[in-house]
Amino acid sequence: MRASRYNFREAEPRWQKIWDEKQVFKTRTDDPRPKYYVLEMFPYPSGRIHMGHVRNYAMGDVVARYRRAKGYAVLHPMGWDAFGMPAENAAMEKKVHPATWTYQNIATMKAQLKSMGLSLDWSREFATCDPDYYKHQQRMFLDFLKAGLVARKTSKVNWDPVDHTVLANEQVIDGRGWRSGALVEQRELTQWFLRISDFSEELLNALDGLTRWPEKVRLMQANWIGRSEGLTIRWALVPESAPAGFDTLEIYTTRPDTLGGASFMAIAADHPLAKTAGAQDPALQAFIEECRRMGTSQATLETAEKRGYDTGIRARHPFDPTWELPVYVANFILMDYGTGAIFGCPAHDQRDHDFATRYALPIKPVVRPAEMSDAEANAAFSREAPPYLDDGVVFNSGFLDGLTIAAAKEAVAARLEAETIAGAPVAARKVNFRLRDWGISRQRYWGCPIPIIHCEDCGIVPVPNQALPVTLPDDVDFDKPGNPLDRHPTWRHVPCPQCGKPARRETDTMDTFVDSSWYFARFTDPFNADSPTSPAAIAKWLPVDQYIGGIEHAILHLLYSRFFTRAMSLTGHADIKEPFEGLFTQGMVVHETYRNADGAWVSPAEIRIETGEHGRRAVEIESGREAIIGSIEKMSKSKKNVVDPDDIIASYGADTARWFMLSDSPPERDVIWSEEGVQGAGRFVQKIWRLVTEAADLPREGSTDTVPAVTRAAHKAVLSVSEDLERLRFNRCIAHIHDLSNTIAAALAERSDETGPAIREAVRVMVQLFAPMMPHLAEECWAELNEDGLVADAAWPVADPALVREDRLLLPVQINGRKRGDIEVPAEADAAAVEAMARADAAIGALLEGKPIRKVIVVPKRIVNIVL
RNA sequence: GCCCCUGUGGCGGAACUGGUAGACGCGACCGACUCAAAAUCGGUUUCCGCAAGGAGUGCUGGUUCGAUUCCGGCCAGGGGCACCA
Repeated sequence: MRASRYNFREAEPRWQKIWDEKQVFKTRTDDPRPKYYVLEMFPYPSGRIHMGHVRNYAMGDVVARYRRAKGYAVLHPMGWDAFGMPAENAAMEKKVHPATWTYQNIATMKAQLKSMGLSLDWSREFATCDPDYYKHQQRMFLDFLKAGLVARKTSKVNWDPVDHTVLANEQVIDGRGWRSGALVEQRELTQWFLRISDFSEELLNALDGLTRWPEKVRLMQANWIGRSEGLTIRWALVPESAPAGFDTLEIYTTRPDTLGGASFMAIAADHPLAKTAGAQDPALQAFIEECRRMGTSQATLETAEKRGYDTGIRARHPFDPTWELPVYVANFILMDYGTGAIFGCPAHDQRDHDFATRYALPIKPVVRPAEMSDAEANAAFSREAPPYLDDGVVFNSGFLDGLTIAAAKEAVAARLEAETIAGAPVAARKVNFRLRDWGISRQRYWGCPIPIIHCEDCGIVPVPNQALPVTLPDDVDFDKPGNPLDRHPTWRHVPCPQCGKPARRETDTMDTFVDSSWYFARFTDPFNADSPTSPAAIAKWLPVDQYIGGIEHAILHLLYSRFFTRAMSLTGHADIKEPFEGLFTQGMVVHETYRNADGAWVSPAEIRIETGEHGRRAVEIESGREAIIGSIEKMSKSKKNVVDPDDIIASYGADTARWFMLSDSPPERDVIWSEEGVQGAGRFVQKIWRLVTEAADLPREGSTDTVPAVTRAAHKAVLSVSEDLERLRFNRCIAHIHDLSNTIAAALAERSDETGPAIREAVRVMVQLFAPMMPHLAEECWAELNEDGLVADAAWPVADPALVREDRLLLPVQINGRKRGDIEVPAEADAAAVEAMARADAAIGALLEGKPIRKVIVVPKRIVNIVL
């Protein structure tokens, strides 16, 4: 018997060094084997890696190592999403330059990732804040500009009137700036946009082709793009009620069938009609100002109480010019969507209903369930009843009565298209999208500069190619809020590239989503200094075969990347449409929360868990007082329920941490980090080591007449582990490996001269099966078993179908759907034979005694159900 | 508010396309080894019941020979909502 415990502290760094020296994970573009590109969403260098990273990168690494073993040329790179607000916050709070802070964090986190033993090609590493990266981004921006993919228009931002700075949504707390506490205002700024909305239809339709994406992500994106078919309708305004120049009001609706139930009109606070009317009505102006103080986030707008102001303007109903409706300015109408104006039908829309209730406006039902009569529907109606939103039949609506919703929509469209008002058709059919253009301007320092120069004479002038990159100045101060680029004494002053006159640089930088919209393409050839991408590398590696990241990126990052890839194709930087062929969204890492007797949050490291007859209790180690075990939540600094990967790797090793991360929960779901769970994983590592050291003494060669059970178990495990790895069901892989290890342990306990070689072989297979998850332990075991080379270079085992097949099956027998017994049948028995065997079974026969059998259902290889 | 997801023993979860609910692990309990402990090994562990048996996959109703799986309603928890990344 050898040294009985596996020493990960010594082994893990040793194997990492060997992989490194032999450049095992370095990828060559001229590798002739079929390619496989596996990518995990690159991290923001926030300071230290967290358990979410460990989970994400452990998963990606399993896929990468598995594909390598299956004979693919694998590309598995890593980099840093390095621009962003936290660096500027750190600069303000800690007086450290954003670049210094960022690169220090990268160094720390890179060391942490290395200690995990990931099979990454580090030679391709870059950070998006490297000028060598963002210079290509600036060039592509200019190419997009030339190709008509960029627009300049106004949009609203959160403005802090005290700090004189633009705030991100997360910096607005309860309508106030997070530092100044001042009430936030909406402000209009002229900004740069990428014209993603030109691709709405294309991005929506192409979702159908993304068959290896989670259905829910495709659904979320489809809803986000939000295609709707509707009608724009122009309503005549009662002339004496409306300001001069406003004869009509154009609205957009997807429910023209409910026109008969119209109760009011509502327009956005920044609708031209509202602005004009507000100029003449101080109370209205005050209401508009109030709407403007609500912040710009959708959630804020829609959860706010529905409020409005009656402008006194009246609109004439398109069906009946004597029917006049009030025009309100309402806080829940968005100028960005449709025409910024709607008609309200409270009986069939929740928001309209809320609004009508608050302002005592008419509510008239015009759609009823098909099975009701008009009279019944009218009798059943009340103002207090919730709006009816389902399909049905139109009533109370004159010429539309009796039509289905679809037919009524068509009838309204046909009628109003044919009528005219002020020399144009009253209505027009319109396909509308919710998706808006992508505003990329940020009034911040730590981002990629937008390579534009504003000249009074020449207007907007692109920075010439040879002058790229436009780099950020180093000498900036963060003593004051706002964009340091604006305040910089010299940086913004440049001669116009066209006329040479003094001009000024664009001081906005790009949204960091731009940085992450093409990094996967850059990884295919990060060595190209002249262009963003190289055609050969793009052709070889893209699309990404398996992309893995958090579900929180389901919409924005992924949609922007899909758009950006198309834009790159149009400008000759890529030759594909979809960047990510396979997508997997993993769940979060969550942990129990603890509070001490004073109600303060306490971290798990300061807690000892005791289990006794009263269940689990937590004790604060320092004070010895009992702590309260709170709910399980996403790990966050504020609730102190964080576990530091460094601590875990130091006390248990990288393999144990990786194994536990993958073991319990399905990867798409949240995983609860628990001390007991990690300890269990640690015990398993030692168990494997014991099995391997014992098996290493067994002979390799031998002969037997029969196939030992352990051999069958190993082959079955190869089959099931491979299948589950293909589908990223890591928790099931681990269960299968546990099973195999149990079978091997039993076989070892009863080993004979005959079974020795079979056990040794099964152990070798088991080592290969867990190698993608616990690579260091696997190498150590591989060497202990005296196998050739590295397990990282070994080919994946292949299952022998003959050894996996079962010739007899245990079949459950039900009576009336309840299991009453089992019968053992030959695997190939036909239905009649199985039925006969079920009836012949003693236990079943007794229960059937004297009762008539109505029906017998035999599902081959599954079940027998006898119905009495 | 809108969109999307999730809900199974004491706990994490398994159950392929509607076919034995609880694989595998954690915890707990009992036993072996030990002077003792740790480690390790063996056994038990959904609930009620001595048993026969019955109940059971958030709640509720439906479809089916058969529902964790499909459909309707409800409840609870989570993700996203365009300047957090």
